[in-house]
Amino acid sequence: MKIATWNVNSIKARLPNILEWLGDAKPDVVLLQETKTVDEGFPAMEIEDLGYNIALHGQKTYNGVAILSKFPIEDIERGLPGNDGDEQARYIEAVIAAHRPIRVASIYVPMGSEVGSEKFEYKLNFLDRLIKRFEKIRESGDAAVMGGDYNIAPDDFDVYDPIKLHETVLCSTVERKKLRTMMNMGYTDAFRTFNPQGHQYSWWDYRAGAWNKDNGLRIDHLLLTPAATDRLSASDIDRDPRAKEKASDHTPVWCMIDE
DNA sequence: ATGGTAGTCTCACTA
Repeated sequence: MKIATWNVNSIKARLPNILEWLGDAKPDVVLLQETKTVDEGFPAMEIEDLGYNIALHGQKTYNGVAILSKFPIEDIERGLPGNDGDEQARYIEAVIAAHRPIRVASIYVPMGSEVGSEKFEYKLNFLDRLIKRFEKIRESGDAAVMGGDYNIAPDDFDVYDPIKLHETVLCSTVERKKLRTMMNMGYTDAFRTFNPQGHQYSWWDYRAGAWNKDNGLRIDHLLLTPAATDRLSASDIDRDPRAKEKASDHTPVWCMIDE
């Protein structure tokens, strides 16, 4: 089973690119972030026509996450527990009802603006809530793929210029420690397992010709519980969609899980 | 280069 994560930066603006990629890459499950629409505005029909079921957690203008699956989607949970007042649509979790069921989540971690800002504090609080959810899922023993835009580059070699970006947002020690806490719980970074060399990126800023200079960061991740890691056979970044016209600033990251 | 670009019921905000 091929499971991918992709921050599409607007499902409506990206629909032709997404439909083309679904046809080419043929993922079984897709975890989408930054759909930027209420659920009523999601172009469901075009995607369902390619054989996908859809679970949505959207909002107007900002954020928005979704799960696409060729298998039935069950036990859908919207929102990350721990803050009932949080209205930002950044988390959806469900069980993919394949022969051997697998839990998945589509996660859009707040970018955090600048280290020390109010938005950065919201990011750290979100990560604390995410850690609690990771603990629960790890303890359940479920096979789970927790995918999304984490807005954290795990190590200096996941960044095009670690000197320039030293202790800036996406790279700071305090953010990396939160990610490290998740890994230390027993989660595996699927991409890193098969690609130990570094300098492989999933996001390139629209500005300053970052894509053409390969000035990227690896901030989109698939983190797997031990039960899912036991079934992990491959993982890579698919750079093709980033090279297209009207591309998202992120490109898909995928992994293969034994069915 | 505190710049640059893209998306959104915008003329500002988020990323």
